[in-house]
Amino acid sequence: MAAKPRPKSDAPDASDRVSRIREGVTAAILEHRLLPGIKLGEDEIGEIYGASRTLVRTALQQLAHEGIVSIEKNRGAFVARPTPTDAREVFEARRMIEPVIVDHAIDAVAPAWIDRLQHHLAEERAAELCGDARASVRLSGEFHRLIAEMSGHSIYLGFLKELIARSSLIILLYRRHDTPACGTAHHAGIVEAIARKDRDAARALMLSHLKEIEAELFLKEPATEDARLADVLGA
Amino acid sequence: MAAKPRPKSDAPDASDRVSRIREGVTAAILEHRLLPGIKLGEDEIGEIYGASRTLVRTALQQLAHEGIVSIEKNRGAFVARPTPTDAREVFEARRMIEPVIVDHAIDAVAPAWIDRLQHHLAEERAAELCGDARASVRLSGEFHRLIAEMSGHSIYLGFLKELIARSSLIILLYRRHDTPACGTAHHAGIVEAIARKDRDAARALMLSHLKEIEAELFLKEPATEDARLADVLGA
DNA sequence: CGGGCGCGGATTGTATAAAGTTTCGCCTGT
DNA sequence: ACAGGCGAAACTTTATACAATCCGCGCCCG
Repeated sequence: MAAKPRPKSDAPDASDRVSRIREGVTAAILEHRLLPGIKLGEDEIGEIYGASRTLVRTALQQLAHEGIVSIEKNRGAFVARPTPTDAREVFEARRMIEPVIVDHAIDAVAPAWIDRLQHHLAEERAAELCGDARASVRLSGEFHRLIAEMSGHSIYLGFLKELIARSSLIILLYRRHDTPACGTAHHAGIVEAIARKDRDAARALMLSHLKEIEAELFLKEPATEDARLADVLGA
Repeated sequence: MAAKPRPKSDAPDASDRVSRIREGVTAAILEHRLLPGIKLGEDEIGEIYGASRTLVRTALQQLAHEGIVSIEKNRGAFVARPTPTDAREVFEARRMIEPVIVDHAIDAVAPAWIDRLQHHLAEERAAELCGDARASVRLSGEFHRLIAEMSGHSIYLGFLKELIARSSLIILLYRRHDTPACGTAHHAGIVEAIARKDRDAARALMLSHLKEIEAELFLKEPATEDARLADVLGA
């Protein structure tokens, strides 16, 4: 009877339905299939996943806690719309935390991990070659998450998952028009530095990578005029 | 008008009942009135706060996401029992994030904030004088949260709230027996450095303060034998 | 003709009831 | 006497029903 796989805190593969809903919606947001401001009706999602509103509500609350869904009382759930201030805070936090994560990842370097990273890079290149923008965006985020998993720090991993999800929305909202998908080359360099166990180089590459992403953003106030009105009248 | 409390995501005063439940349970855990491992039955809590299980469940899920409550499938919710590994990760994260927070707090220094910090120090001293251990523990955590609020970074604030809550459990589980309540003097020094806008001193004091707290911990495997059994057999 | 006001539809928030699972106690068999 | 299994109780989980709230629209009044 001890041979039962115990789902200690939260199952990673998510055999239960609420996790499937959460991951489905998360993937849709990260792939830019759901745009900021879109209403996420409970019945709507529940019908898609064949679940009752109770489970949908649970998933939506978790996503709200992660910051990619905004729940307004008696109004419903919407895909979050990060402000430029949020964007600056998110990227500042990433610039702080990710070099540290890379440093820890080097402590855990092993052939299996390097293989996984290389495999991921191959996927990224394939998506970029096919011009699959959605897959590119998703894989770019997953690269950073992979390194956080490699570091073995569950706290950092949890924080970074939040930051990555928010970053995806931020990039969608504030990216300059013509920026090419630039990340893959940087990612390859970071993997190489990790494989060489070159701590200083890995940290520096990660930092410059993040700075470059942020530099591509144009952080003006939101284009929607209602938000400006709220800002003016809100005081 | 710059001090406008925006009811964006979660109301601070919590007019709704679920927040009241969440904050009540959080306070009980932070004050060491609820010990790790204690079962948090839904009926039980619901009866205390005069709310239905639906609301209690919502609050419990939020606390689980914050890491101070552990929900086991088909078993119920329990006060979390951080492992020594968790403890090390939490304090490492605090050593990383809190000096940065202090640095940002100095950017926002203003007489009103200094007053608030001084007032808080007075409360801490009063609690320490009265020998009120519970209030001391709670106020010690609130001091750090106050500085995070002062910094104005909502991301850092959210992360630190999680870390503080977990720290409270960790200190309860792993603190050496005879350690006196040492924090107040350190806190006063940090406030003074902030008031002087001495960035280097403030950062250094915060870092040494955290290191000292961590040094007082004895991070062996949990004392309770059932947990040791679970650890031995769980791998 | 424009603006305030009240009503209807829809959606969320809450509570309660049914269903599934685990755990504990008891009973029987050896 | 002890080990093992059966059964009932308690709990969580899930689903559904009810109540409260908000948005949009038409109507009446100025």
